[in-house]
Amino acid sequence: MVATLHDVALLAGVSIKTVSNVVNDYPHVRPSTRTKVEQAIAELGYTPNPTARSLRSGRTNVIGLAVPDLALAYFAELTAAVIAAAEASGLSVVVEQTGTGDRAREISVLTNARRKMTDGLIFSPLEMGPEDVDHLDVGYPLVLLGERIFDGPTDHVTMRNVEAARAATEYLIHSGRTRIAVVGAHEDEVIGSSALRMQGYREALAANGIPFDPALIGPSIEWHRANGAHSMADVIARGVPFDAVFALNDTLAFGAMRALQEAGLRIPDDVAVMGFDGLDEAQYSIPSLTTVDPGRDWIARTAVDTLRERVRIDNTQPPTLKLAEFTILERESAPPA
Amino acid sequence: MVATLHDVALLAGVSIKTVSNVVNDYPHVRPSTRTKVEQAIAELGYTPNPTARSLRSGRTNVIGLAVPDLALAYFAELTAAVIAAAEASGLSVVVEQTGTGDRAREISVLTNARRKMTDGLIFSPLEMGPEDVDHLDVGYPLVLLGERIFDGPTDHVTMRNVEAARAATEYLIHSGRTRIAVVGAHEDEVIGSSALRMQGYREALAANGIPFDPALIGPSIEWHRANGAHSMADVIARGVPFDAVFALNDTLAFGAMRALQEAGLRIPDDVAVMGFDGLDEAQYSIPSLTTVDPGRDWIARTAVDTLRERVRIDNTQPPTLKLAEFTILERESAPPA
DNA sequence: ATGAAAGCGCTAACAG
DNA sequence: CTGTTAGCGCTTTCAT
Repeated sequence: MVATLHDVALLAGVSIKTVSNVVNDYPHVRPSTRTKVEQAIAELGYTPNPTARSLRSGRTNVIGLAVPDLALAYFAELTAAVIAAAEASGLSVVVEQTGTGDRAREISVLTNARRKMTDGLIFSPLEMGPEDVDHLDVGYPLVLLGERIFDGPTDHVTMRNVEAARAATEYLIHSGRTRIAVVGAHEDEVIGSSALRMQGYREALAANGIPFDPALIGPSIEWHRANGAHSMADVIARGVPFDAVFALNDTLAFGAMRALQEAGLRIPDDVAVMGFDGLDEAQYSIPSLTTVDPGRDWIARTAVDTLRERVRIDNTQPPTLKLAEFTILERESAPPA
Repeated sequence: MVATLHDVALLAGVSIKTVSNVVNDYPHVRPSTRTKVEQAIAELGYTPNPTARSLRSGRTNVIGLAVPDLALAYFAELTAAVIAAAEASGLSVVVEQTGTGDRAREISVLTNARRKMTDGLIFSPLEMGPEDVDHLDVGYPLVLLGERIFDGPTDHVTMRNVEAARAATEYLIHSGRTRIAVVGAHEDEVIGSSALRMQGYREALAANGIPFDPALIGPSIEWHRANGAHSMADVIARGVPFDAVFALNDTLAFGAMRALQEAGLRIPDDVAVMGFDGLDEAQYSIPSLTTVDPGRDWIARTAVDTLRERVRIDNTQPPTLKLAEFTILERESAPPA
């Protein structure tokens, strides 16, 4: 019922190989032949069967993307960007969710049945750590995202967390703020986003001769909006003066702004607020949120391109680490100096 | 290098057909044979090649999901739910984004190349309308979501917009509010979420003898957070008294709460706020948002199950319309009576 | 209950 | 520049 290469070849009066050559833009085809074939293709409404193509070629043109949960805004937007980048390369994306707080599930995504139907995987874990590095030694192209594991056996695309957090903090300092609270800190954690962003914060303070004050640090393991509010409220309750807040992500910042407002503090007059992630929604909050775009779109594009290279060329090059450039999006919650 | 059915058959000393029978849980296999084969499978670490399976069987066990944009919270959470439901059925999901405000792109997703590699499509358009109903007459299993097109040629799974909006409004009325503003209205629109939810709102007023007051209606085409704030600010600026707000979705409600707060109005003491969508984030706002869960998870599960039926059984039954039950999630922004 | 053989639609070698 | 052939790994008749 649906046309095949064979049908086209018959109608065009050529061999099936010639049709294949036309379809795949093989250069050495006589123009007249090409036209003839293209007419037959149009007449029959032929489109290649991707399954047959995959079986024969060993490639599916489908990639996997594994993220914790699409209900987390950052991962939703990252996924949106990966899908857009993949589509631009003619790839389809099968999205998988590993859940939050489930290390075993993250590890299992590396070897589940879907790996046999994708050419490669872009993987953003939130629970695995350096001790799991061996699990990344899989037999297919894998691009790692995030800041849980460095120096693994695979390509790694991520953001400049320390530098970006330092720049964000210095942005606040340069706009005249000296007492900068933090919201969302993971105490005693040494790997992951929180630890790296805290390091950038401390570097900025040190470089500008501002003492680090533990009373300004609001902890929170989870990074929902309510956590931002509570973490901020904690700092406020301590009664220490502060004139700015660095929220370790935008969702926390939304909550922190709510808590500040509740406490009668004006943004940015009394307290400037800086977020991190560059979420779309950050431009629509009131006041709009000054935040760090860590280069999400670049990360998505680069992850897709890196994966494509590994799929196309053979997968024997040494692993690479690619770091996105960041941008501070200057908005109302923290005006520039 | 990677084991095939053939390898397993050789090792187990049976034919390839028998191995296939074991792998596919075909019932009539002698227990001793089954054991032998299973051992061989384990020894070789055999897993079926999904591409070959698809080529032969004509099914891929992959479904498509087309939504406007994952950066819109409702669609991110819907996608999360669809992926979870599909996984529970052993299906993979290829996610596609049609963008916002691009009717042609929505139409094109129905016929693009990906349709040849999926068993069916779950499709949630935002721009297509009743005039596009013929485009839905595709040759593969298609499940329509949303409220742009009714009475089309395909299965349709959606929410009870009118009833849910009416119940939400009556919830406010029963808690003692009589001057209920609306945020996010699409003026003069007759199809789509806004029109249906407005209808529910008007029905609730009428049923309770409350006159409809146009001065309470805040219009907004887009439904970002800032729109909710502006739409709310419009109503406030008119100087008409009101004691509740029905935001036509949760994102608008977040913005509306911000505008209320800015105007010095307390939630819920001065003004109760009701949202719509049941977003995860609605439980983390401050105050937490009372909202209508329109049955998002049920919609996702039902869409997947409906699609599976169409794929499994032949696709000749008349189209069905399936409507989710809704729930009002009682939180701080609008306490119950 | 199991085996033999055909072939899904395509691409890759190799001829010519 | 184009045709022939083989076969990717599996499921599906059809036999037995």
